[in-house]
Amino acid sequence: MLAIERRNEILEKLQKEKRVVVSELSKAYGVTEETIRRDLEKLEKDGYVIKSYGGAVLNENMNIDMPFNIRKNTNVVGKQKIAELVNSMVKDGERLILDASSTAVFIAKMLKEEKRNLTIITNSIEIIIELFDAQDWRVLSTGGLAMEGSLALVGPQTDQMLRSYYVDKAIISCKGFDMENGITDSNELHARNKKTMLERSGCRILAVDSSKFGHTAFTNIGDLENISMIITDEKPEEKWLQLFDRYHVECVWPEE
Amino acid sequence: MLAIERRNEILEKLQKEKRVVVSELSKAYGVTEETIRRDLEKLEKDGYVIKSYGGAVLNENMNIDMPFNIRKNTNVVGKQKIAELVNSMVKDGERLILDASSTAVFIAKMLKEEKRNLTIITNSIEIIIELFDAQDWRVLSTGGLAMEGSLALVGPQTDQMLRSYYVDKAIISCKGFDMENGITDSNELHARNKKTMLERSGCRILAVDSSKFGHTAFTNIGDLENISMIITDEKPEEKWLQLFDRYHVECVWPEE
DNA sequence: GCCATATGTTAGCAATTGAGCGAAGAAATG
DNA sequence: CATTTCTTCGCTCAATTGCTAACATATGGC
Repeated sequence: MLAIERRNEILEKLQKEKRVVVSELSKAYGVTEETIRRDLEKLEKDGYVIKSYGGAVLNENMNIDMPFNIRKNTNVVGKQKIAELVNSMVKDGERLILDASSTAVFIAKMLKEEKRNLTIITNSIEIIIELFDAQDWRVLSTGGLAMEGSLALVGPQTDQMLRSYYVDKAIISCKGFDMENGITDSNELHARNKKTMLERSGCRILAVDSSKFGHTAFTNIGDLENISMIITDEKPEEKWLQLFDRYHVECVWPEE
Repeated sequence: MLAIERRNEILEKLQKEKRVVVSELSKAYGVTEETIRRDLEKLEKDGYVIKSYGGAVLNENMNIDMPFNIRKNTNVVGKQKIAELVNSMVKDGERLILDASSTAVFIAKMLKEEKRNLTIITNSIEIIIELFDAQDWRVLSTGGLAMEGSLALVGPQTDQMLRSYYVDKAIISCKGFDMENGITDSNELHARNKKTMLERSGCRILAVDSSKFGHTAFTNIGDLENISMIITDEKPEEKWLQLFDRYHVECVWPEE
């Protein structure tokens, strides 16, 4: 059994029974109590539980049960790699915009563990919840219309709020990117908000996994001129690199 | 039973009954009185209770700032009753403002089952998530600074967003309500937002359970002049009814 | 083989609890 | 009001249990 599987099961047990006991878990999984303690330690660090002598209870403050878990997490490994690269480019104390994409959720989680004193502006409910307990951070929600199915806030209200800020880095994702149609997204409202996000920073990072290259979605967000840097999960084909070069856009991917 | 569970239960009992007795708790949990005393000592150190000979009472100054998970589970019956009354006053298709209180979450849940085509404006993350799958509704988030511990969005951004709407009914709650100090809340930022919420509707409903009567929290939200109707969970004492009469504020409570 | 991660082992330390006892606080009594 | 009686409190000690930290040992990817 993998460690992460065990931790997930412990979490499930906690959701059901509100409490767990170290000694019981140790017997149930056939590992030492130390291992269980380390599991609980990690879960406590992530804000899911509160440890107590001999066991732990569920942290009900953070336990917002989502009505539907739309964790359609495709290409988790790729998004993880992208998150690491983004993390290496962000410095303590910076102000960032993050959009409502699943990649951005990975980035937020990674930053939470590594960075101090960040200011985050986002229209993603998932990110806001994820960062609710980030101690010395300022987390700003854009507001807007709650969009069914994507846990995002969208619309003119979102734009208006974004326009009253200027940040160090804007980090967005997209559904498609290709030669003729530039950066595209499947949803008009999302696209409009992302466009505004790009306007609110001098450093515009497109964090996008390689599967999006050569695809066109529905609405245009912008073109390469609007982008400062592309972060992706594997080295793009030569034709893309030439294109980026032509527009003086830096492209970064993980070293082998 | 874990120590933290026992302490949480004692805290909940205190919320309900305002007082606990050492000897009773000792018998109830099958531990020595000394252990209970140590529990109370810890709770006193954290500011939740005041010890006294033979037991302890709830620290009334503090009962409003209990951990969210304790507060959420207190007086559930009362909040449910209030939610039902609010529900009976809302019509399909209306536009409402809901604040970030635990009572408002109950109201949102009740409305979701009963009403169609509502427009909700709120600064409560919990409500937004609760209503994400409300099919024909429009749910608008105010945006603002994510406030740790209350799952609310607060600050000037919240106000600004609220000011661009006008709704049929504004429904808010509070931490205290008494003769001299009017409607009060424990948090400055929350109070300011609630004030703005009241300005955005001609029909201003104060949904507040009876335990808040005669208590003063920290900051003033407004006075009876700013309120159209009070909805509570049991018939208030005569002195309150006279006061409401004088200000022409209707007061509603469940029959019996 | 080397690095990272996960797990086990151990020894010393810390926290929780219960028991006993004298002191202090309430309550009853004259 | 003083005295007695009973309860509760605060303290210390001891036993138990759990915890921390450091080191050792797999395990698996590169």
